[in-house]
Amino acid sequence: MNDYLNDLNSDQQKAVIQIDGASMVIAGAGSGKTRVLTYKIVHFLKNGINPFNILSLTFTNKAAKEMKNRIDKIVGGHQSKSLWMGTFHSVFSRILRAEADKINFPRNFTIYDTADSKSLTKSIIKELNLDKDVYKVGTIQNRISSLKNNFISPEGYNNHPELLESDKKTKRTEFGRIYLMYVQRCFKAGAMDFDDLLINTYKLLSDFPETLNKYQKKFQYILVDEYQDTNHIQYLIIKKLAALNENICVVGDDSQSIYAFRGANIQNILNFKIDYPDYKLYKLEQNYRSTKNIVQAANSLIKHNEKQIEKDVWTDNTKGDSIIVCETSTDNDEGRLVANTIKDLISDSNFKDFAILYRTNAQSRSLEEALRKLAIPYKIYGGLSFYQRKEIKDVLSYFRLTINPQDEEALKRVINYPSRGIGTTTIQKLLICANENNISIWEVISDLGKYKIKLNLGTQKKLTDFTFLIQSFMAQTESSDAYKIAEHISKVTGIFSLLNSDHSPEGINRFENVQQLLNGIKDFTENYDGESIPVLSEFMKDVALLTDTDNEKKEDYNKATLMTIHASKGLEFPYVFVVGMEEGLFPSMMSGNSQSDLEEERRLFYVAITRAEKRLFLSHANNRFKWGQYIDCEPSRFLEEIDQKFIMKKDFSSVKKQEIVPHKIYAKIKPQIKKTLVPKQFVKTNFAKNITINQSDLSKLQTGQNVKHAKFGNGKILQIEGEGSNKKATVFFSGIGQKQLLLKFAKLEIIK
DNA sequence: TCTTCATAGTTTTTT
DNA sequence: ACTATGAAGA
Repeated sequence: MNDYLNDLNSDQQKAVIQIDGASMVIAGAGSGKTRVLTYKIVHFLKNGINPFNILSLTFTNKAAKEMKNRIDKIVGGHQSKSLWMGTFHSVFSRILRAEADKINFPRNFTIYDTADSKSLTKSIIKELNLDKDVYKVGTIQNRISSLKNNFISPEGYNNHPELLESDKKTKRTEFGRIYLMYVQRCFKAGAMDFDDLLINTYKLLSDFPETLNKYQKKFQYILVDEYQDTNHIQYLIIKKLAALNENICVVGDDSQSIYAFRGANIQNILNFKIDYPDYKLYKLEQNYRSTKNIVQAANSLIKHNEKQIEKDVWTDNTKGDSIIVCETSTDNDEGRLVANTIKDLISDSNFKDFAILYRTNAQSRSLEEALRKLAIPYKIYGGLSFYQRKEIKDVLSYFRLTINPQDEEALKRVINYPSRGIGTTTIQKLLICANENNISIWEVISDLGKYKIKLNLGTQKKLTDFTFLIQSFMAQTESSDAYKIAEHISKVTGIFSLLNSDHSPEGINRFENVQQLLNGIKDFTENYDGESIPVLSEFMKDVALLTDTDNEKKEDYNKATLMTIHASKGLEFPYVFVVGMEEGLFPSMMSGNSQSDLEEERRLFYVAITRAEKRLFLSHANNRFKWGQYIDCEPSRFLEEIDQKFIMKKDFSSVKKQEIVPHKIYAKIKPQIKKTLVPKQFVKTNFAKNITINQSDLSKLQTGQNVKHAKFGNGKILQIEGEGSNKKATVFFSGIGQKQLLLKFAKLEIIK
């Protein structure tokens, strides 16, 4: 009956079988933390606990999805559907929508993403006529966010001498006003930013005892993953929810705490011991993921941190190869070294087995270029996610406005897109009027006559036309399904034809992105299993909370992964490259000199190392292109901190320091440089059969040739037209259809 | 009011 | 390198 327990070692079993009471699981990297959580829920279900009564908070939506799948597999059936499982933000937004009326928000409240918050902050600074060099948007935004995460309201701020004093010092005496306005404007717009989802949940549970009681009764068992990365508000909410039953299990690893910058608080681990004095502590110390070399190297690094919970991570796995530390001359060399190494190792592995991790998103460029040149398929996470692209946000803004017309950021975004002759001057007037009357812009334009604004008749007509347009959408949105209304909006607003008329490669891409969005909505509509019709607002509920990781495409399955170390948390790969191991980059120069910042950077490196199963490559360049110029770089201090007996150093920098070439003409460099860059140990010489086309080779492309495109796959050239750099090809891709490609952009390869 | 072109500022990590 | 902003022209 309990045979599923046989999948666990004895430490894991002990942690799993405790059902009632408080417990904390300190789980070293790769020790089966997710496994314990998954099996713990399985154990709950097998012991007759209703999935409805279990709340499980995870760090990403993807983790939640995978866990649900595994639970269903082990238990059978679809019990996981009734579990409350997801990120803090998504679970709480679900609660907030259900209880919205209590806190005076519309049920359809908008979730402002970072870009929306930024735009609003910017707008407020401008309206208050403040110097934008003193009141930098980013700084203000960060300060607002950190105050919110410490549960300090605008009033609280005004009564806080220290905070006022520190803003006096930086000459930002008006910060309090900005903060207050920001909060008021969000409220007026029926919008919550990411922090509000937490704050408002806490307020709801504090101000409405009967609501608190309802959820306390509901969530009889609470599980929290990645507990080391929860912040103060999250801690307070969990504490409240768990107060009735005190059945709470938190899982984490203090060595992997890497989100202090956004308020994560290691204090939460210490508080746990105080709040639940009878708690049980379980330690998982056996690592199943990595080789001995990797595990021990990671241990030797993290020893340099003073603050940490004592534990001894060990493994039964083989010793494995040494960790390779490579020195290259430039960042581009580094990229090529990584690409060449992958090419060499690929014969007995899959592309999906490789991950390239870096400290900052900006580092991806040189790597991408090198991978493309060797035809290594890759996917890249972070940077601009799908939902943050301009064309997507534009369309979504129409949807948002239809669902919640008070949404000011959405309105500002689309009131003149596509151009309908409503310019910045008009918008400024409307904004002033709205502020003076303490109403939203939507209320102003839907009753223009009531407010005396100096606008000429033409402009007034344009505004009422716009209002009618949105109203017509609103009238349909509750009765038609999401896809129908989404398609209708895209067409009627003219977005579809506008994007479709742009035939540049970028324009085509934008058009396709919007189509992809609509396809997603179509999927949602067709697979909806709720009782009523799948309305648009239902689709829009969580869109702001989705990230690229959450909706991986099938065709991306077997590709190398590029991501920041932060994004790699919880993942594992047989082969891991950590690039840019340089002072000022990693540890980041922003981490300053404070001990705690440096320790966080070190934990981040610890996370990076422990992603690797079989082999780990660390690299650093002596010269890196940054801020428009090449700058000298020193190897990271972290490289010295690893016990050197686990490391083998390779120096590629002596490859004669060629004059530095801008990357655009890089393609012309002959392959022998590549050869010298390949470590002899892994060389198998024969290079790719495919030839990448660079500018000078355009003439080699002919009608009838088979080619390969990074995104569209294999295809055949049907036609070539244009001259020189304007040369265009019509290519037929199987399964996709005909595409017009501007050859100077499309990285086509001839397939022999 | 819209479009285009030049210049300036910018880079840590994210739900 | 890349976007965002501002000035000038249409």
